[in-house]
Amino acid sequence: MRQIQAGQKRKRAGWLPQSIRDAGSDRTRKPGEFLFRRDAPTVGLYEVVKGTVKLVRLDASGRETVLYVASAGDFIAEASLFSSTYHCDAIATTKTVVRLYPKNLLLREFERNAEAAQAFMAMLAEQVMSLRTKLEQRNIHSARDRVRHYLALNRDIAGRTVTLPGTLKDLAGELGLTHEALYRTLAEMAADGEIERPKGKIKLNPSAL
Amino acid sequence: MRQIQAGQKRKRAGWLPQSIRDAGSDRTRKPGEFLFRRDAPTVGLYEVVKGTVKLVRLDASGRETVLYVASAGDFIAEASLFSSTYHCDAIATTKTVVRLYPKNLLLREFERNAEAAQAFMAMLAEQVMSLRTKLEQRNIHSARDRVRHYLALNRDIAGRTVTLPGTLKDLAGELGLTHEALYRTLAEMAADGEIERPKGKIKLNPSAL
DNA sequence: CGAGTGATTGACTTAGATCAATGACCGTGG
DNA sequence: CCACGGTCATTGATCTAAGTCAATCACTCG
Repeated sequence: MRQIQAGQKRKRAGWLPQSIRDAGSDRTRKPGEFLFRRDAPTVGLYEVVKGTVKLVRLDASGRETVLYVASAGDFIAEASLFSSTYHCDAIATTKTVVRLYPKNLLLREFERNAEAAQAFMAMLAEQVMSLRTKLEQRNIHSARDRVRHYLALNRDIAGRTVTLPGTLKDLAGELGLTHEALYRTLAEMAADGEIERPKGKIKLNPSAL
Repeated sequence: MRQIQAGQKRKRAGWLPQSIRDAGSDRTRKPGEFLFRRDAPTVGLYEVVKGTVKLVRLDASGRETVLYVASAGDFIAEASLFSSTYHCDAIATTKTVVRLYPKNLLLREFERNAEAAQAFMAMLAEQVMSLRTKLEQRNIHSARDRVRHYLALNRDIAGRTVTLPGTLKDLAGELGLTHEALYRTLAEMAADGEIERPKGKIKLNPSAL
């Protein structure tokens, strides 16, 4: 549990100025309750503090299409800052705490504080990068290659060790695999000597070229 | 071919001020040539005008990990604006034309022109959204549901028709399916009456709830 | 007219999803 | 302090949808 927290904490960091961070206000939602609705006027940017929120779009017949499932540490509705209404619904799927950063406050800050603006841009740009990379990873069909891709991108400076951020189950989700598939793949890679698996880590074996 | 062009043109639009757009300079690269290298000082933001560029990271043993493959209309190295060096290599994979927007010019513009800064943020925020949605889509395992997800998100206002942006083959790539799988899935959906397929379009059949 | 590409369909194979069972571990409450 | 419920980790068996290989037809372009 602590490990997951740690992993999530590092998800996005302190890009917003303290003044704004302080201005955020927490809200609680029970499963099924809305954070905001499509076409409603935008009030600001949300950070998920605890729980999960799904962003969905409803079609005429009431069918919902999930755009994104946000969990602790994620920001949602960044784009709402530049739009007058929300373009999808946000619904809590668990007991959830979110923090709301008022839109006008943020925009005003960006206008007079170029540094804050840049920090925001940088954060977004990094997210774009990271998302593109994840998407790239999903183009890899073989489970083993997908794991390799992940390991290659997440090893430490020495390039030999990857520290697992949370449970393997979570990792499986992140990789778009079932946990069984991941367990098996790791077991095979270890059997082949491609990796070693000390507790909480994965060590890459250089011999596997 | 024109259809592909059209699809790509609309990928990202005119978020940057004319002054900057004019300041962009075109460069040509042959397959295998570098646009920039990791750890080299950042000079600016690139727009792929023609061809494709892969962003890769090399590990100690020379193995390359693909982070992203950019094609016409894509911007690359947005994050480089806020970093002093590139964090990966960019290599042309075909005969490629890119347009370079100098970093200092952009940053200066953002500093004095809050509107331009906001436009950039908005563009990034939209990209984040769109990428998240694509990633969400890749979590859907069934080809049919993946197609449904795509159709639901890309139908016109009336909600009954989706205009295909390019070839079905391209769409297959976008959906992370082989073209055969896509053809078959569409054929089945048509056979089941879930969709109709006039030339260049797909019509959703409301009866399929 | 022939080359190149997209669209389509068939046959076959397989990797990964699914269903299931088990052992290890952990925190909790009696 | 220990038994119990919950979750993670792991492995087995089975199934199936999607990938792979391959062939055909339609179109377009020079």
